Amino acid sequence: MMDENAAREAVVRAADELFYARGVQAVGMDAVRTAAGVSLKRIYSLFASKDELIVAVLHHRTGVWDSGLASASERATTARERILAIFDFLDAWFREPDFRGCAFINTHGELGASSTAVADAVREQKRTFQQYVAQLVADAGAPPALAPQLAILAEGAQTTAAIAGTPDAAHHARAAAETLLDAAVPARPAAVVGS
Amino acid sequence: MMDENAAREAVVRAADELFYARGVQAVGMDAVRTAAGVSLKRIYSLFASKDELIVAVLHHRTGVWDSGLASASERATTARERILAIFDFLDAWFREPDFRGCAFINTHGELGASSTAVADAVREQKRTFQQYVAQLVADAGAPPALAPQLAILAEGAQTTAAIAGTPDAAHHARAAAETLLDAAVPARPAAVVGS
DNA sequence: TTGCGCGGAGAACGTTCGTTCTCTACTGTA
DNA sequence: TACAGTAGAGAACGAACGTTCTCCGCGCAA
Repeated sequence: MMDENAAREAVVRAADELFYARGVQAVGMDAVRTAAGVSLKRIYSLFASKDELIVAVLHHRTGVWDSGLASASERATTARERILAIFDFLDAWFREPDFRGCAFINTHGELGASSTAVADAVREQKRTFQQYVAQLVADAGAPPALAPQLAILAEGAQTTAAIAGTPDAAHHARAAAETLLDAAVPARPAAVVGS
Repeated sequence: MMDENAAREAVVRAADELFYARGVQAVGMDAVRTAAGVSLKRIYSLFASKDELIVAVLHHRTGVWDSGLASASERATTARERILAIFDFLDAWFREPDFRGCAFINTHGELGASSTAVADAVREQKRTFQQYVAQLVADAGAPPALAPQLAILAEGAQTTAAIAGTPDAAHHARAAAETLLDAAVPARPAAVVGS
């Protein structure tokens, strides 16, 4: 039998995929059971309710997003490059065949009005991303006001790509980010990250 | 008794408010009936199904959005001012107490995966907005590539404001739009709209 | 007045879903 | 072998929902 951690992870991963592909409310716990290979009894011993599972899925997605972003910026050496790497990361994501927009935005639109736990988890993820951008902006020597502008570009690219069904928005957002960076950063070599 | 058009409008308006406030799937047809003051029998004689009502609500919202945007840009005399008026319009909207993000984005996240009619209606609305922006960009004498960048800013501001629960994003997006405009438009007086 | 058709109120129906319960099989121990 | 405990499969339960149906009252034509 699976130990508790393995069962927990199997359930969260299966629920994540199903929720993302079809929407949370369109997926029954039976479908999660089948996909995860974990009995309903066990699922309900690991999570008190579907709501709790939803929050666990959002936390799991936060980790996936953070590590994806981190690995996408690994090759970048300057803060400016790291900022632009965000949009390259988005571009690659938008091209995945099962891309269906940002799971946090989707889930917030679906359940944010009725579940404060969901709204909180989504808000927390976005706040973390904004802080990540703010750090890069500071590293680049740009004024702090640039950070929310870049974050808004990233958010807008995600919804635009999801609705249009094309990855173009990543390219447009990246071009806008470059313009904003050029306008914000004093005209001298960008600072190296961490310097 | 209400004539057909009045009943239709009462149902669509009531459904619009309820769907926007709570999410589509969280609202039963009984609640629409009560809010609209139109019997279920009548509702189903006007709309073949809830899906059809949802699409009608989205079309109604498109009209509301378009006219709101048009009246917000009435006082603007130049294309640049009209572009920035978009973000002032967003700012005013974000400050409304019952603001809960863009209904199109929310509905797409909730039902876009299962209903192509919903996905189509949402895509159509976004396409119309992008064309509106593209026209203003052309009027301003800026290169066409600026238009999708401004549209992405507007989309990102809507989701950011909805999730954060604050109207700040409108201000940030407006500032970014100004920077992009300054960088894109040749340094001479902007053309007057329609000239 | 009588009959007719339309529409309102809401009960009813069938389905789906979240959650719990029952039954059975299996594992490890004495 | 007998037994206790655990977990899986899925039936069962109660609620909610989309949709339809029934019953009743009203307005109107003759």
